[in-house]
Amino acid sequence: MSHFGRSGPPDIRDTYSLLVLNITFRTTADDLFPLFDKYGKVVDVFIPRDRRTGDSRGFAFVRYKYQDEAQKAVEKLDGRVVDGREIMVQFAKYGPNAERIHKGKIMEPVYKSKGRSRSRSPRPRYKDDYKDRDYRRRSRSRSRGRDREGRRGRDRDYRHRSRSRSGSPDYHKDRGRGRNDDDRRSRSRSYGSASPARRSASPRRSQSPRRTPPSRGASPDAVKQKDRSPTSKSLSPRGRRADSRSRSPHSDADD
DNA sequence: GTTGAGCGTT
Repeated sequence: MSHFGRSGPPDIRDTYSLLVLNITFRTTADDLFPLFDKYGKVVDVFIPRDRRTGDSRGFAFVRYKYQDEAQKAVEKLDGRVVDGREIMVQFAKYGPNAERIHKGKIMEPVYKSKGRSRSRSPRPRYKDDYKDRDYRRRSRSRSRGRDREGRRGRDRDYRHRSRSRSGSPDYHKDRGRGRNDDDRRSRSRSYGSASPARRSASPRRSQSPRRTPPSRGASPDAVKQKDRSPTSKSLSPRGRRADSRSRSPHSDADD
């Protein structure tokens, strides 16, 4: 009962996946199991964790055996305070394989009765791609990215508002945050009677940006290499010494 | 030691 997620997916043939969000970083599958198992038969509980640190990501997946039970758990456990944090329970919208699922029910592609095990699409690479696309974004969820966007304080409000079961299912959160940025910026540039003085205030700026010219013989390649090889120190130190030698062999020892 | 939008693994 404590080996959830350690033995891989047991059987998701007829199970309904529930997504539990807003859980504490200390909450484990074992903690959620008894909580969700009380409302139905939980076949598996999995909490994705970071590959680097191994810490929980703040959400978990609970698989129920029946949809009615899952729905019940969603309505009962949704908004429940766990470990001092209000969790959000809802049906998973995406499957483990990025497959579409309905009401948490994984809609597996119909297998052709032909043959026994079709090699589907044998890819040369397994999951090298992984989910870096999301991992990178969540990497800095400390309090920087949200500080700027979540600063409006509306994200939290809309969440609570969305709790209305009979709310508007058709209404979907507009993630066009980038668009907002554009709109806001557009407003800023109200030329015409804005401030002509400003335009002539720094006409030179266009010509000399803050960019530091790579002069002094600093070629872009050098910069690139420096950035690309942070562990250059690992390379043969001798090679570098040879370079120093041509400049001042004696100084090397001194320095 | 911190954090907080979101969708998953042996």
